Amino acid sequence: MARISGSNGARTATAIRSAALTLIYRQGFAAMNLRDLAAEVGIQPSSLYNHITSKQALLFDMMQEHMATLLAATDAALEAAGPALMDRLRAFIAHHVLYHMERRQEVYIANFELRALDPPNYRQIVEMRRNYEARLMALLEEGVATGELEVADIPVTTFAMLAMLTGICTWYRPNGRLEKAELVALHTELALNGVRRRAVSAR
Amino acid sequence: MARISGSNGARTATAIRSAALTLIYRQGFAAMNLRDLAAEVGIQPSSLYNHITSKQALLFDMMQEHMATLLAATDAALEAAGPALMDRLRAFIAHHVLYHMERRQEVYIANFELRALDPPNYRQIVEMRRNYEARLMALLEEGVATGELEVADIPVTTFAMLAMLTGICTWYRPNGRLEKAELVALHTELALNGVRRRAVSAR
DNA sequence: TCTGGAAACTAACGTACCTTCGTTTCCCAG
DNA sequence: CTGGGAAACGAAGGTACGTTAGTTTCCAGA
Repeated sequence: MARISGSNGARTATAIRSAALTLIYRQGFAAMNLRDLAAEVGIQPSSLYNHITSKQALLFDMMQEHMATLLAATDAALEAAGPALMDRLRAFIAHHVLYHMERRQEVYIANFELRALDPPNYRQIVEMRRNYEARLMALLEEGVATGELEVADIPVTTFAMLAMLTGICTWYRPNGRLEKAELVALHTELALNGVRRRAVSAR
Repeated sequence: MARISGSNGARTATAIRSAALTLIYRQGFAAMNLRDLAAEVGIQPSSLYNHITSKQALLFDMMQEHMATLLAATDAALEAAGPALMDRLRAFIAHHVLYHMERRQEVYIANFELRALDPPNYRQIVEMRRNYEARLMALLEEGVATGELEVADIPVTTFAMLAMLTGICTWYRPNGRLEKAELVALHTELALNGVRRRAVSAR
């Protein structure tokens, strides 16, 4: 027995990524081993190396792809929101929450397996993360400049908002009590309440 | 050479906990190995077993101790805050943020190494976590009942608030731009703005 | 139809890991 | 002063891991 009838490189590569996603999400990158991964895909451990160059490279590729997709999708959402600042801010938040529910495994890994990356890979992913955070920070800055927002400290508020919104990928489960749309709406309000300009009588 | 002059059980045990904290925080539990841990403490790997029963038990003990301390400290802070709901809510938030800055390694581990626990240990720590979350949820419920707070969905808001406030332990660094007290104040306002009853003119 | 590369297999290498064992030395209670 | 437990040591067992090597089979393009 050697190459299996009907085997297909692209399909196997996809299956590896998909299985790795589940296993890393569940156990963490360091705790995942290539034997389990291969078994999940239905091939021998050594066959993985027809599709990956190393365990480390697999993680890096997955993270990089995820971050690139997230950045592109975010920019598209911002573009579609039109010119008004509050519309763009809402779009950012809503997109972030929805994306983090629908791809919570990718997101979770990208957030919590950074330390598993080799230094050069680490630097590259962190740079992409910074780009993402910069999108929100720029929106807050703009809102403060126009007076639509009231933000005591822009960097801290950026991190706090992102932490809150990203948190959803740690506890959200499909088939939970609430629909995705409801969770998006709830989080959007919570986030905006933290930065919206308060009417004088409410302070 | 065998038992070292001046060696002391309690001191070594403490040193192990302390070194493990740093190593697990930096690399993750699965990626930390007992050889590195022993080297950090200054003893041989096998000598660790005079103080721990297994690597898994070390993690569990550390987590359990942390959660017990957190629960006790939180209750003390709530007690000291007096009877008024908003005082207790502020006290909870402020205490949470301060605690998460001062013991960010313990907190980070307790939050993100849950999956490294064996099932029975896992259940026990998750139960303690739920107790902690219940403290905040009860405060929000009380505030909604008295009308002091306006919360669209109590469980979701609880999780979102905790995610935001806990997030600080992922990016806070001593000697950063802001003092602890400033960060506490900023986060307290951000969190309260999300749940405080809005004046009519501000809605 | 034929051939080269893609994609799988089996086997194994070398290392690193957690843990156990038996021994040695030190400290302290009686 | 002395005996027993506490706390360290060195050495090694047994396993599991990432990865490489060499081989075999299938598929697609000429």
